[in-house]
Amino acid sequence: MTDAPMTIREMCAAFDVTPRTLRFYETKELLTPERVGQRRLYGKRDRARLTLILRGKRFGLSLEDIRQLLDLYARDSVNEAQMRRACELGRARLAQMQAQRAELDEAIAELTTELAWGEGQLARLARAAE
Amino acid sequence: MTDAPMTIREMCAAFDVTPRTLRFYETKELLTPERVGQRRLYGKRDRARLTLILRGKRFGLSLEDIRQLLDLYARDSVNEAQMRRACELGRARLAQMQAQRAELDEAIAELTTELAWGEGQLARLARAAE
DNA sequence: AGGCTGGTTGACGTGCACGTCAAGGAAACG
DNA sequence: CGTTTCCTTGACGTGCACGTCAACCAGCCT
Repeated sequence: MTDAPMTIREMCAAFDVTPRTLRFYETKELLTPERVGQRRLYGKRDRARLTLILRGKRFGLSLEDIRQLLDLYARDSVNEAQMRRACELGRARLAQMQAQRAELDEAIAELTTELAWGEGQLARLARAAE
Repeated sequence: MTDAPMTIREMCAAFDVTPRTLRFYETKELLTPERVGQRRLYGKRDRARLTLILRGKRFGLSLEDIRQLLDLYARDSVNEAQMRRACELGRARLAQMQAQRAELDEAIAELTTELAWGEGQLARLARAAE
């Protein structure tokens, strides 16, 4: 069952993070696992959120940035003002991501060029060594 | 002349960073401005490097990561082993960037979907309010 | 000479994202 | 029953990327 709740250890293994990290995210209200007695149980929702959190981090977003974005995905924004705000934030972030994508493309192109030059040099050195 | 050296203030204005940042990058050997007396003068090379540094940061790279990459762009790697190492690093980073690009595309698609849903909800609320 | 502006080197402080113990609870095992 | 194992909550420590402040030149202006 992919929707069976997971213990903290299973989460750590599945997502390659430490228990400390998961508890830390909880204090920052990024995750809200159920409790059985004192122990945490992470359900489908929290696993989806953690996926988004880790991806956000790879893009260089701060945890606070991510928290704001998660509100948009939460789709439980009760009142309209809150939802309007989440949408605005989402649009801004989307624009930013598209800009980042353009930059990333440029960086990839440049690095490819440099790499071709570098490997050309290596090839030249190899020939000269004979 | 676009290749005229710039003072630290001009650099700060041009790249929107603080003097502290530029001096900090220098201690980390990311920048190596000339000196006129005690004052720093940033030439074409350092400006190009700073552009790459700031872009790297937007991708979530650490300054140490960036320093390694800059070595590849430096193209003054004197010995072969060093250059071979730089190329390997570059290839690894390139693969990582391409993976990040794929992830970014996915994130953009998801966010677009969520946003459409959110704005649809807002529109529905607006109609219901009439 | 005095003062202002702008730059310089330390040294220490700060916010973020955790890491690393310490002390204790609860459940499971022999 | 005790012990082991896993989890819990603080509390303090750490590395990175700077911010902030102090004290000190070096020109330039008047």
